[in-house]
Amino acid sequence: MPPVIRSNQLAQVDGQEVTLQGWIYNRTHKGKLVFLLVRDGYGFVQCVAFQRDLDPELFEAIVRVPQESSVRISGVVRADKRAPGIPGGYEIGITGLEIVQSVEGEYPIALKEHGVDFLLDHRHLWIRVPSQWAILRVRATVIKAIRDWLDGNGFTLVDTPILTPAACEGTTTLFGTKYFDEGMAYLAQSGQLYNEADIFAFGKVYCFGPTFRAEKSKTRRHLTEFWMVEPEMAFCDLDQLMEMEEQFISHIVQTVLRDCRAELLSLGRDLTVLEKVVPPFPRISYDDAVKKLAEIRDRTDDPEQKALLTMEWGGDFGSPHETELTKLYDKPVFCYGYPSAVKAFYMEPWPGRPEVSKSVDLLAPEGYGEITGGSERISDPDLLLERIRQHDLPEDAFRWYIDLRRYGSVPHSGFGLGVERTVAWLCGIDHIRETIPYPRTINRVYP
RNA sequence: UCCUCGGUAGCUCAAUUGGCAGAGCGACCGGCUGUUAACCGGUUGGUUCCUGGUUCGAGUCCAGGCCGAGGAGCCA
Repeated sequence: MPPVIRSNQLAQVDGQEVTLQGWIYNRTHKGKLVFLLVRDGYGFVQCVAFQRDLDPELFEAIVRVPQESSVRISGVVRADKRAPGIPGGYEIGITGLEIVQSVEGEYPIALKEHGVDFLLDHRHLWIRVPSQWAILRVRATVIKAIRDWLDGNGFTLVDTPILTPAACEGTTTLFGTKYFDEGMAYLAQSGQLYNEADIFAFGKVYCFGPTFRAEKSKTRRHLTEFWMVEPEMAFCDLDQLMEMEEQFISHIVQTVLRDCRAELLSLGRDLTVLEKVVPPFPRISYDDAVKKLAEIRDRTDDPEQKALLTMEWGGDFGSPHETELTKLYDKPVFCYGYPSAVKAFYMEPWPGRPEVSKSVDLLAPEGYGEITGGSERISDPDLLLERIRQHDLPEDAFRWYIDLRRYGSVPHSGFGLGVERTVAWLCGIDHIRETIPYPRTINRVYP
């Protein structure tokens, strides 16, 4: 058997006889000529067989091999501009075919449009198709870029618990589970409070794992289980946080452009908009954003849009507001200085303006909305205690958290980045359920 | 929780005023030497989401329910 190669390395073995191990994605029979489109996990390759070049039994086997059958194909690699595939441009002239398993019966996913519910019921098979394969390859690259950048810039990975004693922020609805004789435990919605403890031991830390929200959100931007990376830094104020974030995000985007070019192109993504994502990012204060939104609203004729954009200083932005704001820029934009009332209890107040918090969200362009949310944290123990009381949070549960401000308190900041929203933006797809291998939504836990 | 839309063949969808339930794709058979979800001919394919009602007659109208999608709120 000729040496086994990966389909994304075909250019390096042009002219050589190789073996490709994979699955039949599509077959086009033209009579005396057959095209097989083969997946091998690394890409999609066209393999071609001419009847006159092969013995009749082999040719007949190639003609008959059903979709999704597992195969070992040997043949000679050649460049051909007509060859489809990911990345494409090379094809294999078949000299041999070994069928590992021949599929019997109908394969559920046809090469045509399907409904969302049907596809999600068959998610275990859906991930084989080019679009889903490409998206999940981008996801893996995003995660690797995140870890590489943080590991290379002085951050220590410190894992935070998934089973937690209570609501971290006391806001969203959590999934609960009975925890032996200790009452209820809750699936983590954030590792942030633990991160804040960890920076006093390690300086700069991050946690990276699944988080859970039991909110009954039914939109293209929500999952009940999603992945979030949360960096946290000691001796870091809000401005330094934004500087770090733009370096970090730019690294992720440029890494994906470099390592997942074929995947992005196969998804039809416009790469020029991603190439622009380099520091610095534009920054707009909440105050100015509210003014801009009022101007946009005044210019709008659509009464429905007018109603959606209505807001006064003090409210939080909804999805329509974020979309309009991001349309003003061709890069991600920082929006900072939200009213304290709409943000979590632990955020540092703006100097001289206690009604404003040192908070910052990063909004992705093209209407993708909030991909990070962060802030400078309160460093004064008395102020923190005051806020905990104002928010009616159980003081006892936060005793350890207040301790952090009593023993060597420093200005510190951090944020959370939603992996799925980032992948959706980079891939240019409109629903985040496609950016996670097995999405969990309010009415789906299968497969 | 609220608003809007939807549920018909394995899949994607049609079905006029309430009047014989259809097409494409898939599968199967045949044809084709450059296909890109190939194309062409043939064969196969039905609990019209459920329950009740109106009617000579219901996929279609009415009531209730179930399931799904999009959006709002909340958030990443």
